[in-house]
Amino acid sequence: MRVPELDWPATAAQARAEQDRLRPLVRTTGSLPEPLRTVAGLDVAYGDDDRLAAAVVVLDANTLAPVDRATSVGVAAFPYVPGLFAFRELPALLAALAALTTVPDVLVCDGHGLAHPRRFGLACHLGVLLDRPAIGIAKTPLSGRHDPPGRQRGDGSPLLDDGEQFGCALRTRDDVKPVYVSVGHRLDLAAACTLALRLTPRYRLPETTRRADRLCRDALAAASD
DNA sequence: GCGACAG
DNA sequence: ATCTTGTCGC
Repeated sequence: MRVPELDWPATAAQARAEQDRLRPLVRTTGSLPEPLRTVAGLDVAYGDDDRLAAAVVVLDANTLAPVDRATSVGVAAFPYVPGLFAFRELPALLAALAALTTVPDVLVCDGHGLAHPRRFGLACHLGVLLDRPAIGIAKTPLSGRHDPPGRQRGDGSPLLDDGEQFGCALRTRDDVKPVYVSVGHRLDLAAACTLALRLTPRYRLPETTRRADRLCRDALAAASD
């Protein structure tokens, strides 16, 4: 798929300014495309000295069978700074997306969307740059507070910041630690949670990120020798 | 000022 | 993220 090429910030201050510039472009409404055909999962694996490999897998939304995939290897574009995570992984992810032969209906990121200190996590950033529906599903919270959700799959508890909900701690398996779902772009939170549950028929983490995780690890290992 | 802090 | 053994449970 076609991806934009952009100049990259050199400092944390520039990166935050870029987030502030793009944040107003986020759209927090929208339901899942009808019909929903494909869903993409994205992830990055790290090696020595900032070497990294990014992977995108595209799954059939109904069967969760893989229909397309792409990887890219390179060097981290930014140090890891909580809240500026996107600047580290985005260039590699965009390179992988550019190698895709299909255009997925929704992008699922391994990280947060609106559940971010400045309301502009990786899923928002990617969604806005590509102007595609996107959501974030993270393994741990970054900002905000929440009560523990009920213990059953499907139970959720709002992620709150100043009494405002900007995400959901969602239980994807009975009696298993919740994941943190938030809107990236062009979808509402209900759609994001519905999709998260569709992607977790068996494990805590969505099939999209599980597949992408394996693929980027393999790509990193293959790039080593 | 002191912790907390996606991956 | 990544470095890592054993161990509990289906």
